[in-house]
Amino acid sequence: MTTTGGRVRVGERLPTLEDVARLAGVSRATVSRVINGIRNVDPQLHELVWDAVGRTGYVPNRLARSLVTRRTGTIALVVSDSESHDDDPFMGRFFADPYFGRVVGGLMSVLRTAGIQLALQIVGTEDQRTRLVGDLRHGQADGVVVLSLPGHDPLPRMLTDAGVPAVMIGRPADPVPINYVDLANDAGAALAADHLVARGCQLVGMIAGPADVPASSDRITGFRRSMARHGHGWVPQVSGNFTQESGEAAMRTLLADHPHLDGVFVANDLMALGALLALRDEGRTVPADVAVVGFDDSSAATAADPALTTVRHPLEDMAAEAARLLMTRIDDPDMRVSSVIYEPTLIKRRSA
Amino acid sequence: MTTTGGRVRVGERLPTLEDVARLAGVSRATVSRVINGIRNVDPQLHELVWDAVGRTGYVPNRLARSLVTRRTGTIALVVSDSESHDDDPFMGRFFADPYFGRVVGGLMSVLRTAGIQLALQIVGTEDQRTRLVGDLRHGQADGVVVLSLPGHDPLPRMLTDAGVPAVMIGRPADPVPINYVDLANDAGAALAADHLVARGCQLVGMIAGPADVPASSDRITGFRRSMARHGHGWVPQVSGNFTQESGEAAMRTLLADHPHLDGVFVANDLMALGALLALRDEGRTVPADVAVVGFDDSSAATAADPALTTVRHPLEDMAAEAARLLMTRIDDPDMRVSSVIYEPTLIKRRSA
DNA sequence: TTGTACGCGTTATCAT
DNA sequence: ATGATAACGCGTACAA
Repeated sequence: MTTTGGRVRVGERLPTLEDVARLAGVSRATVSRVINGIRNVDPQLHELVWDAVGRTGYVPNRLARSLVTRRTGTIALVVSDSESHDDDPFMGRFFADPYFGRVVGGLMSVLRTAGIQLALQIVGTEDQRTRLVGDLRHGQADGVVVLSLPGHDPLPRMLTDAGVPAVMIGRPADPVPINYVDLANDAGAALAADHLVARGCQLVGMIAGPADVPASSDRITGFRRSMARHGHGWVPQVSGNFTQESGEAAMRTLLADHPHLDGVFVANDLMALGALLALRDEGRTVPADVAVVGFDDSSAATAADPALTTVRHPLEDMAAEAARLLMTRIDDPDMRVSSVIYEPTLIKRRSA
Repeated sequence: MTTTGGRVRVGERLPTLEDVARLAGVSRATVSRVINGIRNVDPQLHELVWDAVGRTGYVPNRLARSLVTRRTGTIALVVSDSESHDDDPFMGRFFADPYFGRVVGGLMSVLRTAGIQLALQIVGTEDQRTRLVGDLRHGQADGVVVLSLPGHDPLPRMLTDAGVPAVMIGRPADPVPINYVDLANDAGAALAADHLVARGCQLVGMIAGPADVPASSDRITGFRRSMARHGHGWVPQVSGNFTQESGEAAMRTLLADHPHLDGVFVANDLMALGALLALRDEGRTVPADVAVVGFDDSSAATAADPALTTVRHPLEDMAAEAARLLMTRIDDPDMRVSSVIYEPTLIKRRSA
């Protein structure tokens, strides 16, 4: 340890608690107490220690700290996929979609101020899932926010069995006692139905998402039930996979099968964008000939022409709530399993 | 330690190397060697140990391992902002934009297969930056990929000074000996200029991004220089901030000041989307009255109507390359500072 | 080839 | 109030 004009060096390695203690002439324990702001400390030493900290440029080693406190200050965002799409462009599309970014933004808005960092994990295979749970049980992260893509995902159950603090965004497909934040998707779809009917549409179709994911199936049942209540017992329906291209294709087949269609509910904005393109291409004007209602109120909705009438999905708020829920669960292991359901609203623009 | 039918429990706590060793009747060191696949091991013991691992359900503790190996298997993606936008919706917009997701997707495509996880960090204030560098020097992450938003960012220099393996996506604004992956933005802008001139445009304007960020200023200088070469010494220019709304506003003022405008180069697709809306609103048809060229070839380009002619920005590839560059730098501390520049291409669609 | 013993940097427990 | 000292779980020289 060499001293030159106030600054102190300890060779190549970074200064440790030990170095600070030696410089301040106290024990490691005392320095630790000062750093962590524990009361029982002589004001004199307090200042002495901070001075030594400043002169050495000491920074606590988070790893070493985590090893003993069993707290990492990290929350994992795990994207659970059904299979490993390593050479499949699917995951690429997933990240490029507004969905992923909105979730991350919402999570960060609350984690940032709490000084918690987000670690991104993607699991596709059974092996990856078990490894993830293993790491989690060791406290590699204090808790996890789960984005489950496939219909029947074993991960939620594995997490609860392992006792890992977890919150899902979107309810689990299978009944599992896990915390989650979700949107009343069926109510949102009903909003769309009400609006299309009130508009006077006579033949309304639906472009749905994959039937095995809850958010999608809820929109389907919600829409069909509401339409039925309005006297429309039968609703032509075609499924896409939430991409713009699939929406465009779905619209074409819908139009081909039902030329008199004058309204359509699309399960997400991206597909609605594709539907708009197909409609224009087929010479139909929106909303005069065909009224279109989307879902999500993503950036695509205002980018569309005409701007999309859509069901607002407050994803950022939901992600933020998930983060808060997770943080309280982490601090209170006895917290009961709970869920928060958001109510959707209809945003009226020009397309319907 | 209790044994029941092959399965072994060690009380509440998770099994450690010690537990496995005891069960296998060997020392901790031997178990460690087997786990880490080190040669010099008796095949007999090898099997014995793996058996014990299976029966205990042992999983290595990454934290403890990292503490001694000084390797975390984690790479940090740090988004460096000029100020703390805690209550500013700016960061929310950033995450919702395709840019962020494309970068994450590109990074994950290579990190995933390498079994490396991504930790997201956002730094806005001076304090947050120094804390980040401190943690990084301790090896909280093996390296960092930097996304620098503001014009003059002190972070790159701080990282190189600290000796932290780092790669930037987009060159640093100030000269700093740091690795980076970038696009030849000026060449891309020149492509746009060539195309608009070849199309026969007489009065071409530009909607630019913030002048202090390199990617943006390079597009400006590249475009103006190329236009000058084509005999267009003067190019009317209005600046936006890369959002759709700002693009719409910019287009309106450009149109108001120069009614005879018949071509426009927009510095990114999002603003181009806004420009398209403004043009339609003003009764101009694209590309007949005004030709529009965007930049990025993001999902917005194909979503637009008419589909955008745009300069392709291979962001996913660049991010993947950044990850690879970082990984080799981590393995080889003596790697010379290097950069990779990608060449842009013009994607011709309907808007120009 | 295997085991012993130490170190990684911190917090927590116990005396004092 | 403060200081030894024992964990935390693992890798690895070094010795055997």
